[in-house]
Amino acid sequence: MPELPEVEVVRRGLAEHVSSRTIRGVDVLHPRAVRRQDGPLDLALVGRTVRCVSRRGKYLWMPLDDGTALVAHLGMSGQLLMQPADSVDEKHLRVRIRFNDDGRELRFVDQRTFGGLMSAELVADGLNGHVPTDIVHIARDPLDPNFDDEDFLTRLRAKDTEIKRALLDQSLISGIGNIYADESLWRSRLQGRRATGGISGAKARELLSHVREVMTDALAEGGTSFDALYVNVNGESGYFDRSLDAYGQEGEPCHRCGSLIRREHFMNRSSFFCPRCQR
DNA sequence: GTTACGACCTGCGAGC
DNA sequence: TGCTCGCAGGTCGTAA
Repeated sequence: MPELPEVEVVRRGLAEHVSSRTIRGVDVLHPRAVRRQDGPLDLALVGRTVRCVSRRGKYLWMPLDDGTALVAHLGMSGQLLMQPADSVDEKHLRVRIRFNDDGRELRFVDQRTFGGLMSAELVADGLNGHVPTDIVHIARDPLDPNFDDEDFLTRLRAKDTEIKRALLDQSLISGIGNIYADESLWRSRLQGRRATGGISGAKARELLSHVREVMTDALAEGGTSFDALYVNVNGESGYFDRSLDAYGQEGEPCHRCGSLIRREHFMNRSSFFCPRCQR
């Protein structure tokens, strides 16, 4: 499932392949793959040149030479692949973007169609240049050099909710999904159901530190891949799934205390935690 | 304004 | 063998 580290791996790969290239054609093969789009996607993109590739949380965008951007979200199973034009179409190919130089084309492949592409205007966003209008509500992610730790800690503790819900709230802190929420909570010895208001400032700070740590570790290993659903732009998997301490470890001994990792349903998904050291 | 929850979607594996 | 059902989970809209 693409979370911040996986999306960052994709961003780096894309930046190598699409920067300074001009879009020649766009084929939309599935209507759900284009989101919140007023007109046809090809009208917005054809003839435009990609400047670079940016990211906030789990959103990617490619600023174009007319002040707009091509925005992408991978959802649960989305992939952005650079493929030779003559290679066989993937089973779940949703959008194909061709370039003037006839080199590798960009393909958006998405089995579960939770992801999508759109074009959007860019608007000024304080310290960090510009962001697409459709994602101004997304908070900065913890690897963003302009992330405001103190503001996050204040807003986190002011919330009236559970700590895991808060970590998954992309308007509070972006980029964290179910896997890295569970891993960060395990490292912090915190139970996801604890109330945000009951956590000390020091503990909240420690949690933020573990969020950064687990994401940096995952990034170093190319992200987490449980199956073929997450790959980089060259179709290669990451290896962080081998380093997970909590997520997906139900029934396995906790790497810290030996108690068996437990799973429970939480927010229409699963939570994994150690019942002894995550009180 | 804030929080909680259901819907969306497809492939896979388990159970019958 | 074939069918049904549950599960995976990020985001958005809606209800409270």
